[in-house]
Amino acid sequence: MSKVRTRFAPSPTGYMHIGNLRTALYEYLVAKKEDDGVFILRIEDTDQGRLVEGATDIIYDTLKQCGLKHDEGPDIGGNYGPYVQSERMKSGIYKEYAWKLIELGGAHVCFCKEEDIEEQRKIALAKNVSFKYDDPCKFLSQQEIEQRIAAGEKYVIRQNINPEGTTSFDDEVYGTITVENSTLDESILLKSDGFPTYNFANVIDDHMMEITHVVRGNEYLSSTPKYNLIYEAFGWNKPTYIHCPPVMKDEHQKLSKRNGDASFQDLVAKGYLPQAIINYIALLGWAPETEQEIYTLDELKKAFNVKRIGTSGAIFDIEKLRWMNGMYLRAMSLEDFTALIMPEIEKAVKNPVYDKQEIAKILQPRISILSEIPEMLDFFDTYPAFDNSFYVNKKMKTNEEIALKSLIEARKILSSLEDWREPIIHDALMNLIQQLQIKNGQLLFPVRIALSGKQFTPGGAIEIATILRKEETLRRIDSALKQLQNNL
RNA sequence: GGCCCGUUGGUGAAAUGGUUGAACACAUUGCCCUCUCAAGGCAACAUUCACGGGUUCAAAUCCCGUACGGGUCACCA
Repeated sequence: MSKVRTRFAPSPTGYMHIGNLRTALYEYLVAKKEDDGVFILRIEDTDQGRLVEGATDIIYDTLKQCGLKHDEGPDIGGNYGPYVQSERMKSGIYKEYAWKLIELGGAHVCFCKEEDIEEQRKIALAKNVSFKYDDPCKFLSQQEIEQRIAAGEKYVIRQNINPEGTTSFDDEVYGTITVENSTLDESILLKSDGFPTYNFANVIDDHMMEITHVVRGNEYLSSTPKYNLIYEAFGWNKPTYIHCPPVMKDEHQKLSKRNGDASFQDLVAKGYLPQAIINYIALLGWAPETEQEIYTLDELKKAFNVKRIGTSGAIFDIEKLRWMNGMYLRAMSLEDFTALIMPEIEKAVKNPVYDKQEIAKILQPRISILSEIPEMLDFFDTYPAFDNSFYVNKKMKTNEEIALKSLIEARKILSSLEDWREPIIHDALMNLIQQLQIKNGQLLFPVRIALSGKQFTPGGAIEIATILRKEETLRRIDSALKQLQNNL
C-alpha cells in the first residue's frame, strides 16, 4: 500500500472562501489520518486572466492560521516540484503530454474559431437543446495539420472521445457513477496560449505528483469520466475520488465569493477564531461517529472518516458557528482569553484607570465573537443618558422610589470605604442589604443601572463598581440621584 | 433541454430492513440559578423521514415512477 498523498489545488483568485477551505481541510485530514500521509499545496494559475495579486499569500496565510500545514508546496519545495502550474508549464510538460496523447489517439489538433463554436452553442442553448460540439478538425490529415501549424495558425488540442460504450468510476462518497460516452464533450486540453486547461493540467499533475486521493467539490462529478479516459489513454493508475457535497448559503445557492458571502478572512475579521471555523466546517457535510462536536485538529485527524461524508448540500449556519466560537472562547484559560481580546478592549475602553484584566474577566462568559466587544463596553468611557424607567423591574421588585432609597444608602456606604477592592465592596453592600432587610436585587439592580446607564451590562453592580473605581462610581451615583430627585 | 447528483425538523445531522412511538447539537420556547445580560442546569419542540406505488412478516432504510432542488454541458477552475 503506497503512501497517501493528497493535494489542495486552489486558484489564486482572491479571498479564501469557505467551501474551498473545507475541501482543503478534508484533503488534509484524508492525508493525516495516516501516519505518513502527505498533504501537498499546488497553485493552479493557468487562467492568466483571473489572477489576483496577493492571492497566493492569502492561501498561505489561511492554511497557516488554520494549522493545515502542507508537506510540499511552492514555498517549501518537495520532490515533485515545481508546485505552481505556470512554472511547470515552462518545462513544456503539458504540451509534451498533449502531443503524446495525440499519438495515443486520445486527442487531436483543432483549428476551429472560438467564436464560431460559441455561436453554435448559443443557438443550441436558445433552443434549449443539448449542445455537443462535433469537431471537423478530427478528420484533418496529418499533412494539413503540420502545414497549418507551420503557417502560424492558432490551434488548441482537444480530447478525443469515442462515443461508443460507457465510462464508470467509483467515488468514495457517491458510489459508482456510469455515463454514456456519447454524452461526453470533447473538451479542450491545451489552450491556444499554450496553457493547459484545468481538465488536462489536473490529470497530468496529479499523476506526476503521485496523488492517491483526489478530494474536490461535486461540481466535478460530471467531468470525472473524461479525466478517467485520459488516464486510460496514457495507461496510468487512477486516483481514488472523494467528491464533496456543496456548502450552501441557502436552499438554492452555494456559498460563494461572487455572492459576497463571508470568506474565511471576513469571518476572522468579525472575530471568529480559525480553530472554531475549522471545527465548524468539518461538520458541514461530515458527521462523526460519536456525539462529540468540539474537536481539535488532532482529534479531527483521528475521528475523520471519508465514509461518513454526506451527499447532499449543507447550509452554512452562522448561528451555530457563533455558538461554537463562544465555546472556544469560554474554554480558554483566563490568561489566554485576556491576551486574545486585550487589543479589542483597548480599542473600546480608552480610560487608563479602568482595569482591563477585570474587564476581560467579566467578558469571557458573555461574548461569542470578538466584534461584540465594543458595544458591550461603551458605557465605561461614556456614561450614557438613560431613562429612569430602567429602574423598574418587576422581578427585582424595584422602581424609581426604591432605587432612590437604595442609591442614597449605597452611596453612604461606598463613600466611606477606604479600600476599593471587589471583596470589600461586596461585603459592604451585602451587609447593607442585610441591615435594610431587602432583596439583593432591590439594592444591586438600581446600583448597576446607575453605574452603567444601561439595561443590560456585562457584569453586575459590584463588578462594575470595582472597575469604575471609587471616584467615578460616586460621581455616577450622584448624577443618577439628581436625575431621580428631579423626576420624583 | 441532455447527462450526473441530491431530497430526514428552521439549521447541521444520526439511523444503513426489526430494542426508532426518528439520537445528538444549533436555533426557538418555558423553567431553575441569578444584582441585569450572559454562562450553566433542566424541559418542550418531526404521529414521521418530498410525494405516489411496489418488494417484505417488517422500510426513513431496498426497487420503480413523479415532483422539487443542485451541478454540468467554457480556450474558468
